Amino acid sequence: MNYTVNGEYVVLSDVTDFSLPATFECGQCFRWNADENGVYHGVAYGRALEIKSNGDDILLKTTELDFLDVWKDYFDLDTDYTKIRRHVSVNGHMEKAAEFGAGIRILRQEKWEALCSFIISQCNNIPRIKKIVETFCALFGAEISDGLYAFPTAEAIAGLTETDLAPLRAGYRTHYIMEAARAVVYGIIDLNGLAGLPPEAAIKALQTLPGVGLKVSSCMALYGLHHLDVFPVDVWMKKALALHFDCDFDPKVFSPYAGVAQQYIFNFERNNNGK
DNA sequence: AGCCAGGACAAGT
DNA sequence: ACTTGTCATGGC
Repeated sequence: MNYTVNGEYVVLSDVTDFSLPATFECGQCFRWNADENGVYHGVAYGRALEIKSNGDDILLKTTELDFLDVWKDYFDLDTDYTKIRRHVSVNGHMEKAAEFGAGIRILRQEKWEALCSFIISQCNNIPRIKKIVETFCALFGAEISDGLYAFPTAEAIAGLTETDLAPLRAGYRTHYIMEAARAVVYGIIDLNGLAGLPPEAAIKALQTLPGVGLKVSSCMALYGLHHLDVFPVDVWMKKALALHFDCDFDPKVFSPYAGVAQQYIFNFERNNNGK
């Protein structure tokens, strides 16, 4: 992966399989939005970014320092997703799903943000998840620049009450958010330490938190710990698996990229109604 | 209006 | 080991 610095932009000209809409709108993240010009705006690791495409180039409005420090890894630019697409295209349906999802890259999201976001996601729809997450940031995150907020730290949340979180309108998930924040701050769970564990052990540890079951912990492992072989199953995935796969299907056929395969399946099902 | 949403969990078979 | 009811809220 090569880059050049051009004025206020870092320019990627030889990166393959990087579509901004595919990556940002495939359901893995909740804080990136396109403006009327197709420029995506988002925040990660406490830094704001504008990113856009121009022909085959991707332009990031950032410094070289921040690019190397944050965004290069965030966008997983050292991973060859063209190769992964080929690897997971094990049958006709997967060929279609992977082709449709070409350009999706699995972001390396902040661990606490991934955990929190997918706690909020349970039994919820994506537009409302985005709304709750953004309100959460605006109310309790540090303001980076006017109108842009970092994801709230666990420390900032642990000292609050559930009444303080009421404006989120997150319902029964509010209690789970509070408990997760306290577990992090009190050292009951060590999110950074989880990164050194095998995926199954990390998932098991996460499930000791209230309101965190197999699905939420799997999403945290995939999007927050970048375990690309973890295969989260939600209602959309159940529908897709029932429609397009044998009943004895085993996601291990995609190993070590079952999580990426999952993203293609999920994305395809949501956008094509399974056709 | 009513069904459903990137679930988890306890209680009942 | 499976099925069911419940939880809070709003998008479509």
